[in-house]
Formats: sequence, structure tokens, C-alpha cells
Amino acid sequence: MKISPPSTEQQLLKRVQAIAGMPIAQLADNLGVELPEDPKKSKGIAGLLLELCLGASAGSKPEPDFQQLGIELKTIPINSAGKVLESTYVSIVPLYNILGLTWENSEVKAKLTKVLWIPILTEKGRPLKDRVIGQGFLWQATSLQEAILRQDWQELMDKVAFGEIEQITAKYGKYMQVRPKGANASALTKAIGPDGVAIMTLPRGFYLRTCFTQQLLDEVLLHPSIIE
DNA sequence: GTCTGATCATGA
DNA sequence: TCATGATCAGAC
Repeated sequence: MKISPPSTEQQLLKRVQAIAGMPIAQLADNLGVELPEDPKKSKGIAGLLLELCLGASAGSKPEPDFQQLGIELKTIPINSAGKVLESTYVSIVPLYNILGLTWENSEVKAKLTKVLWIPILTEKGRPLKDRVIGQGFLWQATSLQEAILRQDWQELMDKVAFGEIEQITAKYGKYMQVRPKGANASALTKAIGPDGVAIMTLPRGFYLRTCFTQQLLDEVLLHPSIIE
């Protein structure tokens, strides 16, 4: 079963409404997808199922999920108390050939321009099949939020540019941090090293801290009217 | 290897 | 307890 991309925001939000409250098991069943039992092997499945049923242009392309609408889809695990349980991956950190890269033309900014957040209701350790799809909502960064994200991006990319990638830990960045993002410790990629000499290092990704996504969620919970 | 989709698991 | 660092799966 293949679902066509939504042609309007309204249509997309209608689809989001239709699946709110549905357990992952049912969504998977509707789509004819079998869920793995091993929690380690369940990573990312919820996101893929949501892409499928909402008509996102699947694939490994570095583009917004709904390219026609310029909307990025992100799931976000929260518990029954409304607490965000995990950080959110945004995009890969460019580590080499980064001349001319700016916040304005960055992947991060492009992806965070407009995001469809879909909370996944769960508890730490609950099997994927028993997690439940929550009320999705559209979000655009406020100018203050964007200013801080830009600051984080700039600080982190400055270190990359100066060959200090190995000095970057997850502690840097107010809203956005840099952490390893690879298959495992043996996945390596080229980066700018000390004195500008190329080195091999772990691929890294930009991640939104839970304190940031928690803010977005809290705003929606306080002002339900912004759920369109 | 590089991207997408994330969350697991353990040390602090 | 919880964030950091590490990992898991699949397309290409």
C-alpha cells in the first residue's frame, strides 16, 4: 500500500488527526508491517511507519519529508506525564569541505523551518507495539528560538572549522548538541584535524536537547488552540 | 560510507 | 536518575 503525498497542509493535518490515539501495533498492522520484538531492533520504526501512513516522500534523501509543503516530520517519545524522553536527531554534522557553510544555507536551518511533531506516548522500556500515537502539531521556530539555534550551530561549526572536532562533547550547545551518529565505533569519516590536516573520526549528528523539545511540547499543552 | 529513521545502555 | 556516547536497521 502506497499513500500519496499530501498536497496541502490541511490534508496532512487531517491524516495526523486520523491516527492520533492509535497504538503502533495497529498502525503497523494497517500497513502490513511486522514489528521486531527486540527493542534494540525497533529503533526508528515508529518514524518509518509515520512516514508511510502520512505519505512522506521516503528515502535517504537530505530533504524535508514533505518536500512540496516544506515540512519535516519528527516523532518525539513522551511519557504519560508529558515528559520528553529522548533527544531528537536533526541532521549530520558536515566535517569536511565546509567552506562557505553558514547557518542560512545549513541543513539544520532547512529542516527546522517547519516541523510536524508527532508525540509517541510511551514509558521507558515499553515495547514499541504498545506505544501510542499522540496529537501531532505543526511548529515554526520563533525568532528567539532560531537565534539560539543559530548560536549553537555557529559555535559548534566554528570548532569543526578550526579542526577541533575531537574536542566537541555533547555538553556544548544550549538547545542543540553534537553527538556521534554512525553505525558503530568503526564507522569513520573524514574531518578537519588540528592544523588543517585531514583526520578520520566518528560521524557526528546535530541533536535537539530534550529541554528544547520539552519547551515546544509544553507550549502546545498550555495553548491547545495552536494544534491545527 | 552516507544518509534516513531514532533509542539503547551505561557511567557520572 | 538521566544525559552522553554508542548503537541498530535499511536504502543507496
